[in-house]
Amino acid sequence: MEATCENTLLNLNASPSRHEDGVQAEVLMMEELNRLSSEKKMLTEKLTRVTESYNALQKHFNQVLKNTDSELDLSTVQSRKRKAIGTGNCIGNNMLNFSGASECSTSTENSFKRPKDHSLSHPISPKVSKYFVRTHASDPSLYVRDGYQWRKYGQKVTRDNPSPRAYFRCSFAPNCPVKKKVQRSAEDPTLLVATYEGEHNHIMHGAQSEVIDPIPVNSNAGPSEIIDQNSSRQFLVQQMVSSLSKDPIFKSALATAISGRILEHTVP
DNA sequence: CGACTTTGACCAGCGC
DNA sequence: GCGCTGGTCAAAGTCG
Repeated sequence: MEATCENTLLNLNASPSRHEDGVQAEVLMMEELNRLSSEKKMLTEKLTRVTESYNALQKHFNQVLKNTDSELDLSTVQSRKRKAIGTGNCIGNNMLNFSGASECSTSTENSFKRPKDHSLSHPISPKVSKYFVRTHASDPSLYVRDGYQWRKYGQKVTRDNPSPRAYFRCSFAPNCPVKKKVQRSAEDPTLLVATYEGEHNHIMHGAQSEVIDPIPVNSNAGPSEIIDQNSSRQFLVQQMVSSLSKDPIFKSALATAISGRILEHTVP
């Protein structure tokens, strides 16, 4: 794709005004238009293939989530003992290569205690997601801008980490059950570990400009499969949009495709 | 004045 | 049962 895009740009820069013969220039223009048109088709096909593979990945991802869920159910029955594993273990052992982040042991952060606030609690264990966010070492704040509005309701120093853990509730909607815990990594102080519990029961609007790119680490399947599928789809779409929007090759190809489309409609 | 943050107290689960 | 620990509450303080 790269070579194609470069060729496109080079050829577009070649001005037909160099040809004194107007007919020849017209022919060249037509050839260029035809070439752009076929290139647009090719890009469309590629986009279709990307979409198909995305759907296949999505399917596979949901399958993995399903399997993880059934494993979690078994382990929950076997033992309800409190896990002594800190967040740092996850970073040290499981930092793999999913956009620079990784999946983590599924049961580690799933062992939240039953919430005291019964109005906010669920009869089922809520979905737990974990994100790593890189910050400046000099920045002591525990705020992760993720597009939602959070209200801090507590802060605690935990045993396995000298830096305090902050507790947030979503204040975007009055009855949103989502909670967030943010703590600096014990091993890497520039890394904020944000743990999300539950699902937003509202749509996010007007705050997208605030969104940064948190690095997902774990996305456990909760018992409610519909919710999980939606959220995982949302997450995958966000990942795809994020990576595509950062890709200059994709931008160039998109510009070419759009210009081809415009020409297709303007040229009789 | 309302929304939000801070922070000490309180509560409940878990291990011994 | 007791102590430790994580999570939550709620009053006081802060800010726009």
